[in-house]
Parts: sequence; C-alpha cells; structure tokens
Amino acid sequence: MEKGYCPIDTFINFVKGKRKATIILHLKQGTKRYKELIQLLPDISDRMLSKNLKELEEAGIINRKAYAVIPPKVEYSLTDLGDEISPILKSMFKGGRLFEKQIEE
Amino acid sequence: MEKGYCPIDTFINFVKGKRKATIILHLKQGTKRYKELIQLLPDISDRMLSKNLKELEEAGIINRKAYAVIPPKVEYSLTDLGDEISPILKSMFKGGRLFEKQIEE
DNA sequence: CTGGATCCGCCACGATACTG
DNA sequence: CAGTATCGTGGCGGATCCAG
Repeated sequence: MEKGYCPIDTFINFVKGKRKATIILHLKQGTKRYKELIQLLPDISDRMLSKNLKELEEAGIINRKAYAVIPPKVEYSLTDLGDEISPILKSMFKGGRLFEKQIEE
Repeated sequence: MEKGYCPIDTFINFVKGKRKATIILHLKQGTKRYKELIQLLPDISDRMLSKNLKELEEAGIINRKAYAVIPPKVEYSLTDLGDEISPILKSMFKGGRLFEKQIEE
C-alpha cells in the first residue's frame, strides 16, 4: 500500500472506497448475501459493490463463501480483522455526526 | 456533502484528502506554521498543503491566524472540534498498523 | 443470482511557475 | 514566507452489456 506513509493513510486507503465502511458495518450485523447488500446500499452500482467486496476480501477484512449451487449463492462475513476494526468505524460514525450537526448551523 | 449517506462517509470525506489526517495529528502536538508543516510532511506539495489547510479550516477543524508582518507569518492550530475528533484519528492510526502488519506476512 | 468486461466522464492530486 | 494559477494525469465511480 504505497510508501512509508502514516498508518492513518493506510487505514483510509483500505476503507475509503465509495461505501466500503458502510458495507463493513452491515456485515458486522451478521452474514449477508450479495443481493441483501445491494438492497441495503441503494445508491451503489453492481460494479462498485463487487469491486469493493473483492478489495475487502483481499485486504483480509471479509470472508467470501460461495456455494456451488444453482442459482448461485454467496455469503459474506467479517474476518477477525474485520471485527477488530469495526469499533473504529463506530467511532468514525459518531465523529461524522459531529460534522453533520455543524453543517446545519 | 452529497446525500443522506452514512455518517462514516461524511467523516471520511472530511478527512480523506491526501494527508489531511496526518496534518491534524501534527497540529494536535501544538500550533504550527506553514513552513513547519511542509517540513513535517515531506511528500506533500505546496498546492496540496494549502488546499487541505483551507478545507480543514472551512470544515471547522483548524484555526488560521495570519499576522500582518513581513515576512508573512501564519499559524495553524486545532479548534475544539479538531480536538474532539483527534482521538478517533488516533484509533485509526492503530488500526492502520494492523493492516501494515498483515501486509508483511 | 452473482458477478466480470468495457467504455467513459470527472475530480483529486502532482509538478511547475508566479505573486504580495 | 505563504500561498495562488495553470496545466496534465491517473484512478474512482457510473452505466451498460454479457456470462456461468
């Protein structure tokens, strides 16, 4: 992941893609299928969801489990690493609300 | 800041710009001048630093204090809001190290 | 149902040069 | 010293079509 940057930048690079963080929080609620995620994220395209899921998988944040059945069935869930970082996302969630609040003023 | 997204995305949008987060952490250490920041962030361009500083100022995260002297002197410091979110950045810092660790393996 | 492949527009970012 | 102006570039993200 690039050069000897600040770890914060590393973190952001893993999480910034479109709605990656939001995906993680949804998976924190439990295992989800592809279609369920699409419905939970109404403003994301197929292409972006699959791309983000693949990147999250490569980053070791989520597990991908495909069943060899017809029609296809794929389940996504958090890895241990995903569990470790989810509290950080939670605090970012709270932090984001601080900003939203001040925008209204 | 776009639509009714998840607050996490709001947070990321405020902080993602190249090395904005790193700037905040440096200012957490105390008031800094423009030139000091440039030296602390060796891989950032003038244009990016001034742009990020301006955005952070508009976001209410930092204060900009210019002195009408020659040569010019400008000091940057964190606002209360900047103080509030800095612990979140700290935890992102720790989270980033988790990723870096696993990259090596 | 779960994606991959392709094309394309837009914006963040980089490098350089210039100003009060 | 502390920026702004300008130009060029790469990659993110959207839309659409196709495949197993």
